[in-house]
Amino acid sequence: MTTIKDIARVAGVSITTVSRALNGYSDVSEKTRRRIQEVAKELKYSPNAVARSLVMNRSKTIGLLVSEISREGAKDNFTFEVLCGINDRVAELDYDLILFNTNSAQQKVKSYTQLCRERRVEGVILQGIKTDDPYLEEVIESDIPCVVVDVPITGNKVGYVSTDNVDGAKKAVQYLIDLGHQQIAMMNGHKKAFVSQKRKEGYLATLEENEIPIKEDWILNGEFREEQAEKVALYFLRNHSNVTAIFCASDLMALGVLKAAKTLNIPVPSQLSVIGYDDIVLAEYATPSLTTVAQDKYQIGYEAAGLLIDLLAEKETNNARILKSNLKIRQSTDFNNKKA
Amino acid sequence: MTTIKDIARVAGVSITTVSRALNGYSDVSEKTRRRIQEVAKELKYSPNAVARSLVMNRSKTIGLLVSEISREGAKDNFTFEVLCGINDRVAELDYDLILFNTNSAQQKVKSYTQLCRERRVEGVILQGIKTDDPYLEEVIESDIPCVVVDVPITGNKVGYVSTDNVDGAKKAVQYLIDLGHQQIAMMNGHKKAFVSQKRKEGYLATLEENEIPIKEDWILNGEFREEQAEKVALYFLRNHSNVTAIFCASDLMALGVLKAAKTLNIPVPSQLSVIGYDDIVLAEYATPSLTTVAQDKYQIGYEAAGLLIDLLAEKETNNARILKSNLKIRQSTDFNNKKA
DNA sequence: CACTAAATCCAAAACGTTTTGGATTTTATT
DNA sequence: AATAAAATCCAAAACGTTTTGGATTTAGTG
Repeated sequence: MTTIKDIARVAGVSITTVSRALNGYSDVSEKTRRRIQEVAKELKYSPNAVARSLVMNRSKTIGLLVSEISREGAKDNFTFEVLCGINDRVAELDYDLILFNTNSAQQKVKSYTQLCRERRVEGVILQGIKTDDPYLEEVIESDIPCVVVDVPITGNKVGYVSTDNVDGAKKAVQYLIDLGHQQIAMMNGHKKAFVSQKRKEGYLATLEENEIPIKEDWILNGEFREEQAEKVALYFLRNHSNVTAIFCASDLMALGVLKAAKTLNIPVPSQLSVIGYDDIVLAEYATPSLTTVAQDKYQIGYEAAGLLIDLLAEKETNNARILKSNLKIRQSTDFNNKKA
Repeated sequence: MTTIKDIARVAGVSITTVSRALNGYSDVSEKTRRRIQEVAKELKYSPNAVARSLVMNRSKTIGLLVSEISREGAKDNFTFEVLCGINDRVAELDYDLILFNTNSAQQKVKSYTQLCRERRVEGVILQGIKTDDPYLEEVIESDIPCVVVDVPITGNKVGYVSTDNVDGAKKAVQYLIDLGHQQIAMMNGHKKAFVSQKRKEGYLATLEENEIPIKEDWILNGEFREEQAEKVALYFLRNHSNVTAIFCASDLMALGVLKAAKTLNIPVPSQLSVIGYDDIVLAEYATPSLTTVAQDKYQIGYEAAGLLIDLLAEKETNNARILKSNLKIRQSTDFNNKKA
């Protein structure tokens, strides 16, 4: 592996000059610069990023911490699409991305911050982390710049990106109401997720605005899991035949509700309307296809990476980036056909 | 950021001793080792992996090159699941994973090998690369250890992992034949993919074994894309009403075929059986759900990472790891109901 | 031509580790 | 007590870059 020393030797100059020539400094004549470049190509030189990182104290690397990067996440293409967005933006800005494994045995012994510090990443993106994850606090309090997706934290060198979950939920519920629904339940995710809180907020606000009485026991907990949602929905639907629509805080849970309805022979959407959240790939292919609040997952990742690198560059920027969401109307919703 | 120098200073020993104490060498007394460890904890020391890489010439990092890591890949959760497998195995073996962006403008100017060399990754995993990708050859011929998924290349420090595609195709086609089908078309992917060749091989072999005449124009090219497959299938089905089954080289293309059949009002599976390949998440949720040749995508990634690290360690191993695939029978296949 | 300014170059230090080869101290053996 | 062996420690070099501060050469000016 050739180094700048080798180049210096054969080009007959000092290593300083090689370094400065290759890095485009002005204090080297065009003639020698060209010679050096030729020699470099000749010797198949590629710079050693490790050595460079060491001396410059900048690794040009950002870390990605995904809380639950496992096959479970495959149904839910959320993680993957965010990753794609991050990857693309990071590439554009000439950084590299290092994936931290957080589900291995290692995790118990090495904390996030230790991982980050050891690898000298310049910043880190956190995804899928629960609000009560002890490591979340740790990272925030460390001096490592970070941006987290879907948890609203800001601070010096810490920001977040999310979508407007209250607004998304409002759009969904209002749409149901506009279709004539009055008996609307909500299948929420676990309370530890910030998005659950916000979507519930939107649900409640919309009911109030429309003067529909709120029933606390109509807010179910599907834990963001399909099977759990199915089980809970099964029980709920059996005992509340008057419900005409269910707003779900995730598509996966909506699919669970669909299954429950099928089991009970409740036709969707004619007797029951179902709305999901996220617009995962499955939403489009399910039968009936899911009406859902779409989030631009790729954009979330793209913005997260951009924000982080802005933070690193100390660029003046808004530490909170909130994206719009929009309702995608498909087959799982319809006018309320039940007699009141 | 504290260094071993700091530790040495406050512990009153040399940096050599600190290094050797922290790394568990035997030539340091238990007493001083403990003191050093205490001081290290006290000062919140974390080792600088960059500096270590430089001197040891081992980065403990492997690179991942995914040819088409973009939202397109989201439907197809293949990429993601492989990634999960890689990530897990890499974590177990205490390596880190760095993602290389190959779809940016950068790519044109920096080759794969340059990227790898700059970052001093110890090895690299290539996924989704086409057999005619110029960079493929480049990486193989470089001295960088690598394993590629689904392209059969071996050599010194290069290996691959794949599933037995001939066998998988055979299982699928034989199953159709056992159901009474004789008029079986194949929707293949583009020829640049190794798996296309093998799946076709299995298709042809099975027909021959069962003495079913082969019709070359019954082998269609869906380019591994849903829309393309739909278009091609539409045309084919219109002109060949005698076909009773279609074996597809990917689930995505099978979904395209399903759509075409729907458009033409051909009921699946009663009038047309369809088999896919891969077992992506959508396969289970499509209507009708897809019978398919399932590949353990997670395992592919897991094996790839394991193989690469074995290669790095110069461990004696088989450079080709072929996994089994198995037929998952769902709703898109049925007995041949057409009159001959 | 003499002098200054600009252009071009370079030696050495620094980044934070690991490792080598030896020095010093302690322990064991006679 | 003298010696050998073992245990414990350390100074210095090395990894491949960038950067600092200055040295040398060239060009420009009167």
